[in-house]
Amino acid sequence: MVLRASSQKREEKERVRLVLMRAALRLSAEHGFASLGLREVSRAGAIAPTSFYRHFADMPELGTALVEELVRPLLGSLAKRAIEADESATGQRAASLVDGMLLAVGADAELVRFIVAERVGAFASLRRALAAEFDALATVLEAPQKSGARGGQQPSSGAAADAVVALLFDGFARALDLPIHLRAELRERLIASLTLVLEASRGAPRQP
Amino acid sequence: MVLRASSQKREEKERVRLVLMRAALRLSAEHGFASLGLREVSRAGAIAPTSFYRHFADMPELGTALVEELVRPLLGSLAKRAIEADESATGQRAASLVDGMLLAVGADAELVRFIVAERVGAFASLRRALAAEFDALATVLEAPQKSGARGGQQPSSGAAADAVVALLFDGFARALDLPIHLRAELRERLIASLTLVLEASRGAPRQP
DNA sequence: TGTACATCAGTGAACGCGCGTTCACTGATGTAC
DNA sequence: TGTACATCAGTGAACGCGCGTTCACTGATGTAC
Repeated sequence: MVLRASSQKREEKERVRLVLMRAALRLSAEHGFASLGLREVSRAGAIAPTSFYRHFADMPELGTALVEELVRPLLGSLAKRAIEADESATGQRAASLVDGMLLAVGADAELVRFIVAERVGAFASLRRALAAEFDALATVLEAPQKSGARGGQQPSSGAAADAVVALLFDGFARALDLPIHLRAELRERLIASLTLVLEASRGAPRQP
Repeated sequence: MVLRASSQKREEKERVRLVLMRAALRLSAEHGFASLGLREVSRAGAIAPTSFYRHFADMPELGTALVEELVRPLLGSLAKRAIEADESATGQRAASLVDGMLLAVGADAELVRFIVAERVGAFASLRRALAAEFDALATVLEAPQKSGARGGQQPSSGAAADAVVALLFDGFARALDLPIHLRAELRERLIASLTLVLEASRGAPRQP
């Protein structure tokens, strides 16, 4: 009890901060982050509007926190999945990525909706912050897959990595609007598309 | 002059209506359609807020008009391009699609930004209206390319058409945020990705 | 252990402002005869 | 051609409402001695 005495207060503050962030996610899934108000978020988080300022200077700052503290970990776990998947079986690797994506949609649809929407949304600062996170993901997919190998990159691997990321995000968007019983079909289609791209990029380098 | 006497009034109304739609496009490129207000649009269109009601019942109705009267023709011309392109040369077909896309970005960036953003945006009704338009585009890409031919569809062509549309829209989004002198590089990458997908879907059907 | 002081998350009142919407009115244009 | 009436896009005043932000205050918790 005497240990880390000051942490009680700090933990409570952290808890409220997270409540506000989750409230913002939920509400921006409903009508977009750009149209979200400080009073609305505070109300949903069950604090007075004036208390909002104890946690964030304004809504853009909350947006930044969402990207850094919630989006980054989710994309990180997706990247980890991609790296760990068996590189020799492209079909398996594609399935692993798609399943990771569908898992994220099931586990935290609000967060995924936020990512998908704000990636191309109206807040330029948010769009840029998210773009940086996606580029990090593409870079991981592009990198030599066995870190110990000589790692000569194929000429088309950049385009292929971009394509994989694009297809994954399109899949995110489609899955969100799809009733659960139709997701199996989406899964098959996505795996087929990803396999096409991954296999093609593994094949003999094409002459321009 | 005596001919079509009543059309003067009607044409003027149509002109103002279009001014409002363009104003809404421009403003939603700045901070999103969902956060757009009737007064703001009216101000940008240089009419009194109360005059807005002479043209649209509310903002959602204006959104619907944007989709039907501006988005639909643009996607239609893209689809036309895809159909007309030489089907036997996949690289050429991919280039044609990408160039059509970049042309649209250059000609009407505001409209493209609207499409890209609201496709995954917060207004559910707008999202659904746009999704219907995209599905129409995918259907065209999926259809047998020579209308006179026997037209047996390949098993993976559905997935390929979806992938092409996904890659095109990702390209839209990237091109919008790219300075013009970097678009050539994006063009090459996109063509490479699209060619991968198109060529793979033309190849021998793969066993599952 | 007890006491005096510092910190700081949360608060309610108050502010000026822009919003969507209603209403009755204006005046230019179109129509009937 | 002239006259009387209908239509209807555009308007300004007014409304109630929710917004972001400021301010001074409260009271629980943490810290120093």
